[in-house]
Amino acid sequence: MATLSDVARKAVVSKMTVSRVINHPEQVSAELRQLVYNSMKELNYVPNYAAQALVHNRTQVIKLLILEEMDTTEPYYMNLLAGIAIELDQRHYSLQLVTRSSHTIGRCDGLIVTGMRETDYDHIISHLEQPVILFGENKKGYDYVDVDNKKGMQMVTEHILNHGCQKILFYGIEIDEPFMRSRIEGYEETMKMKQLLPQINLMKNSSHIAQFEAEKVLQKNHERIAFVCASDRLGIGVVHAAQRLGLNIPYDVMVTGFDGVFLDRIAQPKLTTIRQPIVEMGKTCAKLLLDKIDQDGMKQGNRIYKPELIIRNSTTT
Amino acid sequence: MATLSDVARKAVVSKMTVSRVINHPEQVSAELRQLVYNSMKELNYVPNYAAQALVHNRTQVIKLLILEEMDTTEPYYMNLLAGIAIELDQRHYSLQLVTRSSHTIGRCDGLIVTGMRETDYDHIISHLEQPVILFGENKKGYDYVDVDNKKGMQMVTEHILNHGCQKILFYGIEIDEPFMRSRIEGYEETMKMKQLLPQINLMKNSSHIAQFEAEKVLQKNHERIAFVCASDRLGIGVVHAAQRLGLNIPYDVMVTGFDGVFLDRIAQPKLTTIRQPIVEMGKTCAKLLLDKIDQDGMKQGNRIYKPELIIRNSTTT
DNA sequence: GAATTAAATGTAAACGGTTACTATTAATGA
DNA sequence: TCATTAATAGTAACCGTTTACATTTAATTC
Repeated sequence: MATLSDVARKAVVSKMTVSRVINHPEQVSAELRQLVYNSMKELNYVPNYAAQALVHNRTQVIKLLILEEMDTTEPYYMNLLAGIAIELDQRHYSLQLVTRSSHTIGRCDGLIVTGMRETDYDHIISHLEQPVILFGENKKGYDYVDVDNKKGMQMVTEHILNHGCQKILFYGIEIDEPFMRSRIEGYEETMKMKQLLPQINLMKNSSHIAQFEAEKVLQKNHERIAFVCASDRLGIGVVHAAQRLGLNIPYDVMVTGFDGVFLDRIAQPKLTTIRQPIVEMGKTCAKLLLDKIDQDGMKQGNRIYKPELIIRNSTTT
Repeated sequence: MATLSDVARKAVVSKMTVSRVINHPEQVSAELRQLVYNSMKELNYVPNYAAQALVHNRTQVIKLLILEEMDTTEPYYMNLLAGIAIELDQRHYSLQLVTRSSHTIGRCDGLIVTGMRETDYDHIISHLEQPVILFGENKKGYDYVDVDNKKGMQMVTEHILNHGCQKILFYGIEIDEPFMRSRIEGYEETMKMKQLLPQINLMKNSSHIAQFEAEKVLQKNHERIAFVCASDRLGIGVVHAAQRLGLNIPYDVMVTGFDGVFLDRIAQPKLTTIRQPIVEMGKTCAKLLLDKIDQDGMKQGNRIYKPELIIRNSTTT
């Protein structure tokens, strides 16, 4: 592999001139600049990032901290991982994955953190010295990338109301995190605005449990009913419940999900859902973080993505 | 962040002694060794990997090259990515993701390659100077990690035969890659051994297409029939076809998938499938690659994982 | 007890870049 | 015209670690 010195020797200039051509080309005369460019091309020069990292006291590594207890390999996180990895690659950074079970966090230039519990701020996040971007969380004082959860739930609840169903149940996940509170709010406010009674049920994020719960409800129910769910998993569980009881979706039962990551395309009937552009959001996360690193930790503000309502045949025909 | 020199100063020894305590502790007297350990602990010393990378002419980066055309964010690849990332982390390597759309491959210490077409060997892989491990492929002359695809298909075909169904169709993906050829072989040989006629259908890996194809078949069919599919996606398509035609699974129609990554748990009825332990295989990939790097590119041999037959209610009750 | 060898530590120079400073030349201005 | 400044190129030191070699001290040999 060719080095700066090799390029310099071939162009008969000093290393410094080559370095300048790369970093501040305007400071080099057109003549030498061209010589250096030719030399670089001939030798197929690629900078040694380890050497750069050394002088800049950087690691060129950013870490993705997934603090989720359960399944780290969920499509949700994997899409995020992919989005981040794609963006980092272009800027010569690389990625390390850290989970709750990893014992230390170690050296890196910055972190993207997701899947936190409330206590993690004090226990983990606040001790970090490096720049941090939160993903899918919103916490005052931090930079974060998130989707407008409240808006999403409003959209989906209104969509149901517009299709002539007034009895709407909310199925949510029993965790105390801002994203879930926002989803609940979005549903609740929309219902209250229409003078309707909100009915909120929280449970574990499992399609089995949702199915079990929904079956109990559906057995007693005799009017048209809708379930707006806070995840695609819960939505799929409700779909299964309706199918087992021989009810027609969407005529007897309407169902919606939330996330729009893959699963929803598989379920049959296909789930109306709120899509979060997670890969895109992952890229944004990485961009924000690298900019923050370049700007010495300066606050970057937040990016709130508009959710997208994907209407499919679990609510309409 | 404390450096070697800081540790040395505090312990009143030379940098070299500290370096030796870390790399060849047996060469240092017990007395000094303890001094150095104490000093390291007090200063919370963590080596600067960039500096090590520089002297060793390493990057501490390995790349995952996903050459798949279609959806790079498939759970299959994401599980692989997770497995690799977990293992790398422990050995202070980091990961970069490279797809076909990335323009260059760039510097790294080694690569894990997957999702190749036959022509990629000549066009891409053979030009690489770094150690390479193939994932989910088997090509002579390369080190690879794979699952025994043929065995898997044999297992699943025999499972169907043992449950009293003799009319078995194979639904595969129309790509010319070794893993698909092996799966076809596994089915074909098992059928021939029982004097049964193999019927092989290849199509795009889409649940819609499988559904469409299976509906055509099922409309004309009046005996008990089974579909062994080369992916969970295809399997799910067949399930949908049977459901649309009001046929009972598994009495009228038996269906099996292949991969066992997540999807299969969502479909209802749940799919009998062949599970590949992908996260585990990803870890193994990373281990093999790092060992290969440490051993200067020495051949590591292959790891063929036994597939696991997961029996669920798409074939039995 | 002088010579040889082994063990334990230290010194200096790399690795491939960048930063900070110096030196040269040309352009500008009073 | 001579001093000042701007533009351009070069030199040397440093980032944190390891490698290769040199030095010191202690142990062994004859």
